[in-house]
Amino acid sequence: MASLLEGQARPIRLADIAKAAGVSHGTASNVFSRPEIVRAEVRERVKAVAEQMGYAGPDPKGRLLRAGKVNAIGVATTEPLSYFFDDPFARVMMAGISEACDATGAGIALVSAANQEKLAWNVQSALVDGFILFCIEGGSRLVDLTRERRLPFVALELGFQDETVSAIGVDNVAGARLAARHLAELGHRRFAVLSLGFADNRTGFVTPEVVRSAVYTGTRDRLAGYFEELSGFGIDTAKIPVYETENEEKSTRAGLEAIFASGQPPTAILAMSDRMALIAIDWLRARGLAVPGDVSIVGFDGVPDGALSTPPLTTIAQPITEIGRRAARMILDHDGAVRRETMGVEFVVRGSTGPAPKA
Amino acid sequence: MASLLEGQARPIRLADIAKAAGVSHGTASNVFSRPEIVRAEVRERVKAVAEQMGYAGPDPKGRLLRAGKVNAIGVATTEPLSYFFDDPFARVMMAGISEACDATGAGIALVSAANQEKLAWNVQSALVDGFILFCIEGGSRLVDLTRERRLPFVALELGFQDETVSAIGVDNVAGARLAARHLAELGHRRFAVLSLGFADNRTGFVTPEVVRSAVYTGTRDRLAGYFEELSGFGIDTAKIPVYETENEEKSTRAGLEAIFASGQPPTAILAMSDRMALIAIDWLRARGLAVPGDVSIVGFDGVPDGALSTPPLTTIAQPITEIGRRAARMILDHDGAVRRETMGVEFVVRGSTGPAPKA
DNA sequence: CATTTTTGTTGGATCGATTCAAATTCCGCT
DNA sequence: AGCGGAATTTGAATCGATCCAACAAAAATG
Repeated sequence: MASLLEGQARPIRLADIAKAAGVSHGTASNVFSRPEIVRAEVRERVKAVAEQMGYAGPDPKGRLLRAGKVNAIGVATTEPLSYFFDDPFARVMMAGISEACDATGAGIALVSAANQEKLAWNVQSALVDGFILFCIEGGSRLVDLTRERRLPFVALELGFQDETVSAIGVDNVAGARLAARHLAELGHRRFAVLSLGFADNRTGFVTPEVVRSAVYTGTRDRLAGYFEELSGFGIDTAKIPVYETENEEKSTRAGLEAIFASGQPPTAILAMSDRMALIAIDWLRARGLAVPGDVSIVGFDGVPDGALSTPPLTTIAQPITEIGRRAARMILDHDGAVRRETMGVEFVVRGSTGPAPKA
Repeated sequence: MASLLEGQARPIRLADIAKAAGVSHGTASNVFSRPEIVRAEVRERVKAVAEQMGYAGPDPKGRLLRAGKVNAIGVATTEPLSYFFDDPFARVMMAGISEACDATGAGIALVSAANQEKLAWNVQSALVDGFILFCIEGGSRLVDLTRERRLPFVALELGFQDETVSAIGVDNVAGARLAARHLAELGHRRFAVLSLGFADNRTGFVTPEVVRSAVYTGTRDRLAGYFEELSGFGIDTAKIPVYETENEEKSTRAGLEAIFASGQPPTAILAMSDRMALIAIDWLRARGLAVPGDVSIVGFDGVPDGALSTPPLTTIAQPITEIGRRAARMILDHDGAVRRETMGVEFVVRGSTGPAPKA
């Protein structure tokens, strides 16, 4: 009878092997996980039986529950999954994370979701030992969701108000000052800022009120850096248009349209991301404006694409790969402490900035 | 006493909540997984207790074992993890896979390993419902390893001898013929081939013997396609140098050196990947040879970078994203059958090919 | 030969949930 | 009050392994 059922779809379990080989499940387990402690003869017999019965090896699902550790880290974002492979910033970051994971043999699980409920479910059911959060649009919700899992997690590249969450970011103020100073020293006096989000789901010109109530303090800090430095040059920062985008094509172009609609177009653009800066370069060229002849642009991030554009982009480079590595290690050797690291930035002068045009 | 131990690190389990709320495990479980079937009053009480005790929600590790399904697909390669974020071909493929996964809410687990033992371990312990295999260097070993898991899997972009493994690839012969015909029609008569691997760990000029014993029949088919077509133009294919590389910079450059060392350099290069073709363009320019003035090049793959190079690359484009989507769906709606799909290719003429130079 | 050590093996407990048949409670109705 | 059926709740079984204390057998020691 039993033999009639053997062809069944039901996968073979370790216990089946043990019974068939006439050993206890303990021993059978040892054959696979610590073969050296079981007598050679027994070991071979069990292995033979396993082979013959078509045993797939200890099922990680079972092992997992016992071991408690998954040996994988989750990387989450509110963007669709393809974000990890499309976005240049994300890619460099992932390279750093990959490096640290490769070194310790940990895996990477990508978590994301088209819609809110799915995001929640995906975060709740991800099989990981901890999370690295890409806090872009919707970052605060992602942080809340993740916190519920009570697993270690690190937020990337944001100044999050909340000092109770671990985070790695860069010195936004210092970076922004570098960018602003460079342009001011080149003689620029009319500026515009292409800004990242201050809060979720907003775009358009930014008011002091928006800045004051910023959720993303990283954005606020960059703006503060720009303004502090420019003030030092006697520039009236209150007059500088600051347009908040979603860091993608559509809203950035809308921002440029709005900025250049005025009678006194800027000669210098401070972009809070290379992405926006690159989009701006394209937009300006299409409009017949020379970069840096008519308008100079400084980006922020230091993604590799910046070096390839024409003209190549002057930017504030974050140590993206290193941030990724550290974030991964923070999760991998988590010790329960909340850590907030601030990395330095590097100023990379390339071709998108030049002297202010003689008015 | 008990209260003294409560601050313990030990995470709270569903059973703890059940006990504290005075309900059975079953009911406690239902509160989280099917809240609608438990009486509102009880539900709220349990939720309150959970909240108050700091319960993280049902642990996916536990659920997993019971449910059996992970709801994630593993993507494996023998390259380091960063391959998924660096390599243009992989990135486009991942975008397709991501799309299918996003649509069904499945996650993606990246599997890879620096060395052989780790690869084995990672494949064996990956928590996934199935695998998509990037079969590049070392693909056959990866297939063997994966087969042992007895999970559904699909091999990508290779003609694998073994008809028992599911695979998705393109019509290599047809694609190669298109490329060869294009060049022959432009008047080219002296060719060289930059080839992908025929077997693992080989580089250098290829002999008929190597071709005959090819492990990667995809490579063999492309070569066959090139040769069939060229023969039709009365070209002696036996004289065409075929250099096998590892599809990266070093060996490709070595191949070019070797190919151009002869007295009769080719006027046309058939590259079996865009990667090699792009490297060749750089190499030729650095050598002072004009593309396509002195040498024409046709790639294979159709990665986005090809459109951006100078000159833009003429190539045989695979429907990479679509392949990724299908591969993911094959795993997601796996029905136990072995499927082998062959997709069509598209010939994309850009700027890297031109008429043969007048000798 | 008796006594310790060493080496291997056993089987129960555990990891953290879900499931389901059976038991119980609740309600409306005659 | 009594009854049937719907709505809830219970508790044991299960998922597939690993761990470990206890035991047994073999080898080394006195």
